[in-house]
Amino acid sequence: MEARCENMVLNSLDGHKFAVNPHENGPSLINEMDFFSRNTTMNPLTVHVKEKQQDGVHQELQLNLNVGSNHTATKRTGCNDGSSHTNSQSAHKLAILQAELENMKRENEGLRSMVTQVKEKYIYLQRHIEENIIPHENINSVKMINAVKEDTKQSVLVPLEFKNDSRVDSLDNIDVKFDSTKDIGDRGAVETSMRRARVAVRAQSEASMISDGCQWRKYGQKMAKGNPCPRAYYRCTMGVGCPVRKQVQRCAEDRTVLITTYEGTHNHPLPQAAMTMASTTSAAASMLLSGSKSSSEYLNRHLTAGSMLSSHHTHLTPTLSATAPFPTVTLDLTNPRSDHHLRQPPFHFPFSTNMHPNINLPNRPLVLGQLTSQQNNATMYSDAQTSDRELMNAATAAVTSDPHFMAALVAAIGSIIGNDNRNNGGDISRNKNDDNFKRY
DNA sequence: CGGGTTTGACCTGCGC
DNA sequence: GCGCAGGTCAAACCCG
Repeated sequence: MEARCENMVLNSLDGHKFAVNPHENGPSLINEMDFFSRNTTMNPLTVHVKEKQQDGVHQELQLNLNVGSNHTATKRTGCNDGSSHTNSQSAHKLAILQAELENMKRENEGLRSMVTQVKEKYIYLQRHIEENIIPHENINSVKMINAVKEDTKQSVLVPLEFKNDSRVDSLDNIDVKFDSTKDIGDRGAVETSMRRARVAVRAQSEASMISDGCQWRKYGQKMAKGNPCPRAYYRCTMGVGCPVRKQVQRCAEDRTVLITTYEGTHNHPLPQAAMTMASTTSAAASMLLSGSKSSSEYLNRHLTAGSMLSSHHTHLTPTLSATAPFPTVTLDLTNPRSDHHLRQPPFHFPFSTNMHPNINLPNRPLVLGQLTSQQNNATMYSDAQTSDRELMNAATAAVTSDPHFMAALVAAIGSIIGNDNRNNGGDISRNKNDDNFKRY
């Protein structure tokens, strides 16, 4: 007769019991092992062993084990007799249990070590974001504000999204700090430009509108020049007086591509499904807040991470359009991955020269890759040769370095899958597809 | 009947 | 100043 440790019921740290082998009729049964009991009235480790021997006599064995000091003690209760045979059996059983205990102890140590490492990495990342990412964005905001004050004739591109963002407070503080006179005209120009910052999403869809979790009301439709497809104007109706608007238009070159352009910030609580898209617009608009170097790095990071979406036969291509009358960030969900690695990234910067020292001609459309030096090109094209693991690392780095981008990815993927669902039928202008988003 | 859509008129900014 | 294009308004209409 031997103890069958696979019959053990293990109590995990969170209180779950794992019945490894539910055999009831074995020669012996170990009822329960609670290695992680937090009951302070008990010994650090208590093992109850119940035996049912051939003669039907029950035998209980309770092991009180001190894991930390390797001390073990046995206490026999209800023992039928004191024969040496039974003692040797118990000793053998005890040895087996001790071996199992040692294994679990080592496993536990390993798990603790992993938890400690994860904690350390979390603290490191959190510190890294606090010390590097957030201050960096604030510095870029300061540069933009100063650029506004130096040249009010140039358009200023501060998205409205940040008026309600936590960083707006710091923006306002920066304004006060650097210009106590608070030039009303400049502020008006800034606010006007903020209102005009837009985020466009290109996605292939047969439906008339992509689902984004918000309620929209159509208030106009126009024929735009150079596009036989009409442009529809929508206003958010989820909140009273919500300033958010969006335009929906099919691409002239490819009628299957739907271009949705968002403008403004919601002034009301959003459902989770709508939060993803709202975060997307915020994240994309934050690119406009970044300086030239950081923007290129930001966008390149997004490109690299976006290529991870190739499994969905698509990828993110953030684009800053110079042809649009207002600064517009475009998230392109339509281009195949192979194309991405072959072509120059279509980043255009309509920004004024004082914001981007590398740009010498104001209002001239420039490909971002041209102005971000060989460094970024090298980074971009070396990415094409990196392994999947490196891509994954890059994507992870991009996500962890900017919480907005994570939301952008979620929204983009949700948008893609939402389109698929919608193509199977459904009203896209309502919240009926919210559940589709919530799954992600 | 209330809410959403349609559509022509109107407003605004910009380039010439 | 004029014309053009983008954007918005609001009355009429539609629909559940």
